[in-house]
Amino acid sequence: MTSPPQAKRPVTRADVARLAGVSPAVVSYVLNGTDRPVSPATRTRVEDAIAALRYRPNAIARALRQGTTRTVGLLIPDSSNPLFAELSQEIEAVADAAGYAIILTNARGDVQHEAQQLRNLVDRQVDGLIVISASMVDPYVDQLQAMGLPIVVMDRVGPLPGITTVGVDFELGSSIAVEHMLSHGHRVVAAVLGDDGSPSTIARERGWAGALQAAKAQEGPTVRVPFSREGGYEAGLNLLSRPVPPAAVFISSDLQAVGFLRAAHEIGVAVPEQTAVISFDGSLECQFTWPALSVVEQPLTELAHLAMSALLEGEAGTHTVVQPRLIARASCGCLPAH
Amino acid sequence: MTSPPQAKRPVTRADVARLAGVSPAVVSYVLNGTDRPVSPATRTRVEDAIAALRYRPNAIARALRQGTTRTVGLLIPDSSNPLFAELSQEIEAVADAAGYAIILTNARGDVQHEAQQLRNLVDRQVDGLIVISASMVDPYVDQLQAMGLPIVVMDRVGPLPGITTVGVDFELGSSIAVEHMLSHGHRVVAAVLGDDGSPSTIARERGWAGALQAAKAQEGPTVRVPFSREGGYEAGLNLLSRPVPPAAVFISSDLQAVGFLRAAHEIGVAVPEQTAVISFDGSLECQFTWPALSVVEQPLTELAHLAMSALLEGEAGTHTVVQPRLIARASCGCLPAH
DNA sequence: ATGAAAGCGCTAACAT
DNA sequence: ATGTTAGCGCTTTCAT
Repeated sequence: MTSPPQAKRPVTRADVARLAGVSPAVVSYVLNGTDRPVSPATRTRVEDAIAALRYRPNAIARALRQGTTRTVGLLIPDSSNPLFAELSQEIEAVADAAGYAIILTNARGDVQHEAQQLRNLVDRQVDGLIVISASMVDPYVDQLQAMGLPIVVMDRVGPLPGITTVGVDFELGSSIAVEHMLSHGHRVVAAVLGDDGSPSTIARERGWAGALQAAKAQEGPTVRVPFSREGGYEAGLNLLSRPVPPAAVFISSDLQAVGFLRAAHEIGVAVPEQTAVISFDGSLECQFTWPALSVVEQPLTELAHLAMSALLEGEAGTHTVVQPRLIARASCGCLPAH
Repeated sequence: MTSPPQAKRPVTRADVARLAGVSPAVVSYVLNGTDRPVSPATRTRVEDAIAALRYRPNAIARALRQGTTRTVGLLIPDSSNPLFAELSQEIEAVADAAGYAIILTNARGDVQHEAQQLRNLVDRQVDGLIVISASMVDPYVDQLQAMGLPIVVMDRVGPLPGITTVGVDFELGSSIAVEHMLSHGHRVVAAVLGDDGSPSTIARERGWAGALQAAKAQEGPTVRVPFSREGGYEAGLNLLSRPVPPAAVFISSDLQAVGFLRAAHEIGVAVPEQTAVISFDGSLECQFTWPALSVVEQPLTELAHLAMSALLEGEAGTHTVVQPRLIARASCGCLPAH
């Protein structure tokens, strides 16, 4: 009688040790290749046993023992926002290269839920937290800080005292956009801004206003709408259905710009001929709008690298700011639409 | 002399037990509220101690003990594809509601890397795997199956023998799209298809051809390009720069349709007047294209629910197929663009 | 160069 | 109703 079709008990370090005829410790020595001396002969025996049994170390047990999961928690407002989806992809790639896995959660624009998710990630013993565009109002965050859990906040310019941030210079980026408009000869630039009153919205507004002021140009009308295609559409309807639509508009985000373009098409305002547009972000979607959007691009790969290294090696409380760059396409009037 | 500023050793179940004056086991009883009887008095003492110490159970230790991490691995081709980003968001929401966290990885279109990531997830002791649009060529998958780890494959119609799949009926969806074109009076429908020869591409082609045949209508030209905006753009250039552009085109995916529309604008072909278009997927992006895309929509929320329940409760090897539905907007000629 | 043993934080079977 | 204890699979002193 043969044994029953072998219960699928996972193979452990002990099984390997038994087959190789060594103690469990030696298996660890071989696997973790620290400077522990192992004779070539036993090393081979262990390696053969590992291969024969298809042994794979249990990361959970290792995590419990070592006190590190090689996992980082990533909290995002909304994966369906292409900017965040693209950024999280970059972060995942960088983390993976460093041997870290990503536990991903969505805040869903709900502060309660955000706090809940944060707690959940910490309970799961993540080694660090990357939090994008968070409200961070939860006092729990302070507590995390105090516990020494590394946290990096992105897409949010300071000043969160004591909290590490990595992000783009929104003010500079916005002024670059406006200056480019001015170089096209515009003397008045309108703005579509976020309606959240967040620091990054304020920074963008300041960049827009500052660039105009520096050039002694004039502030056009502003409209504040949510960071969404719908918001941008609404803003477009608002601005473009006026008796004389603005000749140049700075738009705070790609998503809003996409909605704005739709409004322009509906109303029959030609972009860039009647209204020139530059937006902020530079997600993939805006390369294929009609006309293609000129953008101030957030360097997502660079941001992802900086965030991970700030998380893993950085000193808490630093604020890393990277410079966005202009990508001129058709919507500002640089390229012929065709 | 006071003790130094308190090393941040995390508080454990033992600390709680000590403070509450009970044994560590009782703390577990209180927390895990199984039908274990605990006197109201001690329960309160324990709860107070938990609150006072801000104790949170270590999920890793619990996982090691219980043999379940309440974690599912999600392998996606590419988070920057809006369809996958939106689907992963839905999956995350459903998983979260069920108390599961998602470990997210990207396959990056690389079979080697895909296999690597899969192994990584398994090493991390995920309770199940949701794999989207995978090549699944790796023999390791069979092994996983054999080990009894639940796996659900999405965005891929059968027949992966023995593997659970959840997906949309691509053939039906495609025929719905074509039938709708026919209802607009078209008698010839062209097709933009994927170039990967995958089962889902074949199914879409069959749906397109089948609907035409059933109506005794005629197959227009087909062009096979990658599932990307660039691919669709190329397809658009190809089809629309012909002496007589096709009057109706079925496009395999939103991403391709977005590229196709850009080609139409560049060439100056009016959609839907000169060329009507319907695409497959129904991601958010295509509501704001110009004109708005008519689509056959994948019900992502439903798919996410089905995938999770197939994973957690389902019997292996089942094939769940859901019906997509038509959302007629402007690009097919249903709605005025304006 | 290898082994024995302690213990990471938790749960659950088994006392009492 | 509560306590004791034996692990889960692993790493890492400390012995030998």
